[in-house]
Amino acid sequence: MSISSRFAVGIHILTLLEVNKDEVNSSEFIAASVNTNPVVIRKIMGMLKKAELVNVRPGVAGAELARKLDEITLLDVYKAVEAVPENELFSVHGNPNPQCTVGRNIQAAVLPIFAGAQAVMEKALAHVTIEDIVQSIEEQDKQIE
Amino acid sequence: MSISSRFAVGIHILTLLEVNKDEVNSSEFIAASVNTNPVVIRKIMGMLKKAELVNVRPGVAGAELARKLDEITLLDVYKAVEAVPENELFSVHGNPNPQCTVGRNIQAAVLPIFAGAQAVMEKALAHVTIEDIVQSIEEQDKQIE
DNA sequence: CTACATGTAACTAAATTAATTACAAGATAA
DNA sequence: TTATCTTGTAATTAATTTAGTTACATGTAG
Repeated sequence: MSISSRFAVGIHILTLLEVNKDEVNSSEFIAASVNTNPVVIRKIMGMLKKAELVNVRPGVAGAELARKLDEITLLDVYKAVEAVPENELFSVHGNPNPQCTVGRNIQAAVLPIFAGAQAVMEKALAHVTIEDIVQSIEEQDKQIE
Repeated sequence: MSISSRFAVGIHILTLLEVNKDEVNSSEFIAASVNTNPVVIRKIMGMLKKAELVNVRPGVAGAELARKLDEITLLDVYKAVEAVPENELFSVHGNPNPQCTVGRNIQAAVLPIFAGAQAVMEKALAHVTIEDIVQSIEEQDKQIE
């Protein structure tokens, strides 16, 4: 299956908090930009808050980034919103037959390869920050007219 | 969500076809090694066949590899079993608000990054062949005793 | 023809996702 | 304090996917 769109929405939210930092970023306002329900935003925001990427307070309208733009990587967001369960990008079938050569060794053979593939993917995400996204978006928007 | 375990099972199957190549590899036999239902194996086998990785014939017991060991990469298997839908590892929320700077640019900003992360992951899989897995398994099995 | 294997359709239970309703609890201004 | 708005969160829903299972049609070989 695909990685949850919570990841893309999380990036959207953080980017919006910066681009729209002079206004009040309520969950309703953000939901209008993402085009979803405010509760969905609040749920994701809760995860971003738990990861200390944003500041939100109960009862107080609006949220802010909790770190500098260039200190939030896409990997931070990816982990924060649990884009993938228990850090396992690949799933492996359980209980292969231990009486079979392949069965009793397949997991040990495959796990390090999966871990490696996951690692290079995560490293790619770690090299991009919200600042990069903000720049990219402002650059693109100029050219739209 | 995690990538379907069909991927790990597909690797298991192909490896078993090699390690057990002197015997008849029926779906029932393979299912016993994977520890699942023979129909699950036949379904995955159908996908591997469509990708021309194995030879199977209706009514005839047993399957064989359709290529040399070192000409089947894990990426081939990954694609064959559709470990991920429509080649999209990451999903992106649809219809963000075009009246918002972030809304109308977020997809264009995020897609190339997602594509890059997916590409490096797939490249890691492309560097490993079934031959590597077979070797790794036989190596490990010696040390079990 | 018989016996057995593959190919497939159909159904199931479980898990996850995203959306939604409803409401409790916190904060602020009048 | 009260009224109002917001966040936090529980509960429900429909849709999708997964892995497993039953049932059976089709193909092959002896």
